[in-house]
Amino acid sequence: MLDECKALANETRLSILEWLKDPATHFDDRVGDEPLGVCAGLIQQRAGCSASTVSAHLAVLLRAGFLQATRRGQWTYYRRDEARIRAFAERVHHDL
Amino acid sequence: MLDECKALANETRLSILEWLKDPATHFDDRVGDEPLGVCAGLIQQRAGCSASTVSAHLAVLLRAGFLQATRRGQWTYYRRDEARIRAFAERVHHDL
DNA sequence: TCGGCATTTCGCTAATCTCCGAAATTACGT
DNA sequence: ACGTAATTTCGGAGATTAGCGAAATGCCGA
Repeated sequence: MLDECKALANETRLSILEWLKDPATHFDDRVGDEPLGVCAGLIQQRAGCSASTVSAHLAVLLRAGFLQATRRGQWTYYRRDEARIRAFAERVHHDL
Repeated sequence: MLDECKALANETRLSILEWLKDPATHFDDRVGDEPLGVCAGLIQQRAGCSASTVSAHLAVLLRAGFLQATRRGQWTYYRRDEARIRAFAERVHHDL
């Protein structure tokens, strides 16, 4: 619970989770039908901060369990882990 | 959403919210039937940190909307704002 | 009115977080 | 094998947060 809340306690990270709910509308290129998710570079571009900063944010969300990542060649694709996000929401509802 | 998550991103504050779910079992004295809540002093005692630190934590939870406070004489009683906590849980469920 | 108690506010230090650029890593194409 | 591109890791600067004790505030009883 603590780690999850810490992961959500940042504007940029909240935005990333939001964008990944519907990649088609939030990322210029047509990546909406990409089941693997969105690659780090596009997220960085959208977030408007450095690659290293975005990488750190993605790592936090990953460790908290909100994201899944797939390395495909030189790209790493990120997508929401809907099951674990829902599980967290349930936990907030029952434990908080 | 951001402010709420920031408020929850701290061990002590999460504990305080937990304790206030059932004051009778978490605070020695018989304050379980006190509708006004638990006074700051008891919370400080339970948290094991200084009065000023606990006061700051309570202020954060109050500003985030998770607590309500009532000043009664020289004591300030704190209790959970269940409606707003539930509303936050709903928002997590729908927006996250 | 005065002294004492509960709480908050004020300064300050230590720890944590955020962000960056440089360097390292990994993969691709030639 | 070499050069380039995507991403991560490293090291450090600046901002935010957590914690404390001292001082201030508000309230009560003598």
